[in-house]
Amino acid sequence: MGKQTVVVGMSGGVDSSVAAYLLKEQGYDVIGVTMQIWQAEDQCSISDHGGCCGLSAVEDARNVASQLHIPHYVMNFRSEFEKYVIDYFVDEYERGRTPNPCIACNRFIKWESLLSRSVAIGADAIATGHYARIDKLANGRFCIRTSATAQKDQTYALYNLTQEQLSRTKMPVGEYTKEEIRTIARQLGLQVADKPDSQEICFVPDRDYAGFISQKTKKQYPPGNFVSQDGRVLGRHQGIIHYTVGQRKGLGLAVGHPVFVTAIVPERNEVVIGEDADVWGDTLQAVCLNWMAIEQPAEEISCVAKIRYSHAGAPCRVRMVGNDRMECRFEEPVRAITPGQAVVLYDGEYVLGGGVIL
RNA sequence: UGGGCUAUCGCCAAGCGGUAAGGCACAGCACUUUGACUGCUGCAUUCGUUGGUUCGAAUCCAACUAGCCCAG
Repeated sequence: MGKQTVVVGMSGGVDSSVAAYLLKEQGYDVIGVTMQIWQAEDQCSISDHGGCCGLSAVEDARNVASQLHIPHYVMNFRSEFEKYVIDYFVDEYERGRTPNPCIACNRFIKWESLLSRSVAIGADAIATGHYARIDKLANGRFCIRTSATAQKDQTYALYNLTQEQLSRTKMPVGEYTKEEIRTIARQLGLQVADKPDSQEICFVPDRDYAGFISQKTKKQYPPGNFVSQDGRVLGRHQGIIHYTVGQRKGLGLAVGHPVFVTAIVPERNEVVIGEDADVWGDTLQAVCLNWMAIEQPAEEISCVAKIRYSHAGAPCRVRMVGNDRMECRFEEPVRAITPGQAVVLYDGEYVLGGGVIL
C-alpha cells in the first residue's frame, strides 16, 4: 500500500496551514485545496482580513502550499454554499429564528461537498484546521473530542458530522494550543503566522447581516411592534430579522432598566420584550438530531449541554420525546434558549450528539 | 376664560442658594470562526425663555412660553 492521501482544506489562515504541515510530517501525501465559496469575482475588495473564504485567502493558501511543497488547488463550491448556507441563513431569519451558518457550512460544504470531491480525485480523507480531535471509541463509533486546550475549542460547530464523514477526517491541530500552532508557523517562516483569527460571519464582513439579507432577497422587512409579555406595545422595531432571543443592544427602548428580546413572532411581525428574568429557561426541545459518541439513547441520559458557541455548558437530562426529537431539562436555568441555535451534548471531552433548538 | 401644578441629556429622574447624581438608551473598545450576552470607557460649562435679587442660583423673585389637572 502506498501512502494515504489527504486533502487539507486550506483557508489561508494559520491553523489550516499548520495542519497541512503536520500531516505532511506524519507521512501523508498532502494536497492543499482552497474552497471558493462566496467571494464573487467583483467583490475581492471587501475582506482582506478575517474571512475564511476571501480571494486574498486563496493567495495566502497558495503561498503556504508552495512553501510546504504540496500541490494546491482551488475548488468552486459557490452553488453548494449558496444553497446550504446562504439560503438556510436567510430562511431562518425570515422565520424569526437565529441560524448558525458555520455549523451548516461545516456539515454541508466542508464535509459533504469537499469530502466527496476529494474522494473523487483519489484522496482517502480530508483534514481541516479545527481545534478538535477525532477519536474512535470502544463502541466502534467515531467521535469529536475537545481540543487539547480548553481555550480554543471548536467542537460545538462540528457536532453535525456523520460517522462516515468522521471516519475520513483528520484534525491534527486539535492536539496543540493556538500559541503552539502560531509558533510552528513562525518556525516554518509562514507569512500567515500572525494573521488574526477569523471572526464574524465570513460572508458578511461588515457585520451588517440584516443588510446582507435585504440585499440578498431584495425584500423589505417591515417595522413592527415591540410588545411586552402581556401584549402592551412598547415601541417599534426595525424588522424582525434584526433581532434574536436574549438581545439587549439596539432595541432603543428606554424603560429605565435593561430589557431583552424574549421571543420573536413572525406571524404577527412582533418582537416580545421582557426582563432579564424572563430570558432564563430550563427546558428546550431540539430536532434534526445527530448522534456521535452514542446511538440515539433509549433511556434518559445525563450530560452537559452547550446552548451556543462559547457557552460553558450546563448539566442536564436528555430524553427522546418523539421521532428525531429530544428534550433537555437543565438542572439550573440557562440564559436565552434560542430557536435555530444548536444544542450540543457532551460527556466530558466527547461530543455525544446534538440538534437544532425548536 | 378663571384656579392650581409642572418645566433638568434622546427617555426616566436626583437636586431645595455654593458651583449639574443615577438608571435606560446611544457610541467606541475588549471579548467572540454564528446571532447574542458580558465588561470597560465616553456621553448636559448646562438646567423652557427673558430679566431681577445675591459674592454666588437649576435652586429665590417677576414676566413670558409650553404641557397637565380642576372648574366651565
